[in-house]
Amino acid sequence: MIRNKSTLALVAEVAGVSLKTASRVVRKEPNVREETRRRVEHAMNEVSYRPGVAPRASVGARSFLIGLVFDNPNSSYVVDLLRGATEQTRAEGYNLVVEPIRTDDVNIVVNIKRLVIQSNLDGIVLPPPICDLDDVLSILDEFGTPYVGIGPNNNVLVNRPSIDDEAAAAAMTDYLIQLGHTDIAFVKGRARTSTTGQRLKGYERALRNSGLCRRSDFIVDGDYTFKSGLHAGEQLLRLNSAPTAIFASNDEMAAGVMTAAMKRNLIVPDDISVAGFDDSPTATMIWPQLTTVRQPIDEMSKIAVSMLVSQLRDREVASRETKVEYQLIVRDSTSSLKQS
Amino acid sequence: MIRNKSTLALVAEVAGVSLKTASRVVRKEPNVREETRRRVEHAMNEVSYRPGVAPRASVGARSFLIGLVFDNPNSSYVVDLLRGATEQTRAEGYNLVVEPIRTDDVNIVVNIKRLVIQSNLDGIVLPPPICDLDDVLSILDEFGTPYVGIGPNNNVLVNRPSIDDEAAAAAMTDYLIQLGHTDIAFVKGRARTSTTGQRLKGYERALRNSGLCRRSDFIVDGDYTFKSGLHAGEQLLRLNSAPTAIFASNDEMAAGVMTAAMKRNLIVPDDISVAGFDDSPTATMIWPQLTTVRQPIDEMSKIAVSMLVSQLRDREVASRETKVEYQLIVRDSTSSLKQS
DNA sequence: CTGAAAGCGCTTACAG
DNA sequence: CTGAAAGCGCTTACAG
Repeated sequence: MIRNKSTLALVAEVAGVSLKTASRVVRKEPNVREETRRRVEHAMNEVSYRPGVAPRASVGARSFLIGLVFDNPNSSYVVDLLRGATEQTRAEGYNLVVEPIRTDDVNIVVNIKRLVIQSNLDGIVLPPPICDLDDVLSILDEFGTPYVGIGPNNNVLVNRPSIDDEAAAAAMTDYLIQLGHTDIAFVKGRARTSTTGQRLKGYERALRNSGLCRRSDFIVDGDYTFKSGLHAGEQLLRLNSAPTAIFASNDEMAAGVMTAAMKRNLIVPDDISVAGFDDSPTATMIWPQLTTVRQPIDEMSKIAVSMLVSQLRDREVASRETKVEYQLIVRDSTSSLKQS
Repeated sequence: MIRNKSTLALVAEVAGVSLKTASRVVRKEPNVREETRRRVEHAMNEVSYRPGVAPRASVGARSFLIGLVFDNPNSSYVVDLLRGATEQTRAEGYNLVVEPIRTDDVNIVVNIKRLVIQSNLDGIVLPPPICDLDDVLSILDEFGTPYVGIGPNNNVLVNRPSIDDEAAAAAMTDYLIQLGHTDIAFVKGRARTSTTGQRLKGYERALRNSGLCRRSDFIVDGDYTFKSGLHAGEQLLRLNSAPTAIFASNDEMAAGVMTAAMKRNLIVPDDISVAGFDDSPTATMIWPQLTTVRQPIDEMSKIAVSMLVSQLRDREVASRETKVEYQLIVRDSTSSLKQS
């Protein structure tokens, strides 16, 4: 077991400085003479020193640890989140602690509390739907643990990186209207998640702006899973006056809608146009490929981390621009309304 | 900032015992009188004590930290891995440190080295394709860091939880043969990954056992991505004497093959049968739903963690049964060969 | 700009 | 079965 664990003490000894001075250059603190800094840096390379994350975390006010919890039915979302957060967290000199949790778990608050305490987290990033859980937010407030959410606000106090979900959903709906569709249905996302409400609002706004009437039988429940999309699609296509276009508020549900259509021997997009949201890998793994809205999850994750870090540094919430760009991606699952 | 961080010292004080005794019951060590144990446990609840992960990790021989690195194009695989590892790791009293890495990164060995040193890992679990990288394995051996892989062995010395990939691939091929197919093509996985070779072997074995000839133009390259499956499908369907069934060695590639078929206006499974491997969410998000082999990733991940933990405890590699069950899942993408 | 000392929350020998 | 002491690798006041 040759664990060539070089310690800060070794670095200090090799550089011929005190522990504290070595610590200063490792932590990139000011007040070190340029020549001293260079000597220490050289020593660090010499013994290939890496500051251990555990000792830093066990002492002092800051642990340099940021937590990422997630509970999302869409695994590509989780992986994008993870990659973005890992990258930015490393760039900022922090370490990431991840924890999958279940929103429907009654112990969710206890679990987050345990995570924050046990790991001594400096802050935590909360993707949807966790950032929409008031219980979680208030326990973090009580602890004084800084956090930043991801996705549209339903609470003015918290600023989060997000696309404008409402505008994006309106843009997709407008696109379907431009194709000549007037009977456009909408599949809602998971209840009590802020994206769900925003996307529905965008759909309704676009309808209203074009003078189309909102039919309540055209708005059906879903929970962002494929299965819920399948059920929603079956329900919509069973209608006496069925829609000619269905906008599902994420790609997995859109895939479900497409399956429902195909089960009825309907051809997408000739008989029915289908649109999704997210541009997840699923969007291009189904046939025909899905018209959708691209959302840069990894970028949002990076921004969330850097917002959190600057909040940690400045001890106050930065009010910075947090809207990121969405993009309408037109593929083959939508087409002009055929004259009948 | 009311961080009600209760320390071991507080527990000891409340219980009226020494620090060491309190430590003993927290760590579930022997040699504590039953009554003392109870008193300490009561005190732990009283002050809702949680041992901090950082201090444990910064001192002593063991850090109680297990690493999970991954680099997989398939995000559902990653998430299953993560869930399984998180669960088992917690059950064993360990904490999980995760790190996404890139196999094609030239710095991969350096990154793993850094991870092991910085986080002071007790051990690490290596899913494919990382467990098939000799460089990584040898640096870990040099460090004396225990590891356990996942997936089929290509190295007798390492035992890993896995299904029998060869047998599973043979079973799928046999199934296609039973449906009457004789012209069965195979799409290979990523190069230098052990599953790739095993699954190919299974396909070839089944062919051989049924007296069918192995056509080299029916075996095409892939890398476990949708895109590579699409290309492979196009290549196979362009053949003068095209196959009547295509077995892609994972679901994403099978989805690509199906898209290639649909682009040529072929009907699956009437014109061409398509089978996959993994039973990932993709398998049921495409239409027709995919015939595939189910592999319990989360269970394999759990087993990997518990193997690692017992290896840590006993200081020797446990030789235990590590094969887990696979399951042939017949859905709608395969059918009997039509007489022509 | 630099350092000697005390401290973080836990663990490891060791002694009784 | 129990505990007093030293130690882990780092950081935080504080002094010069």
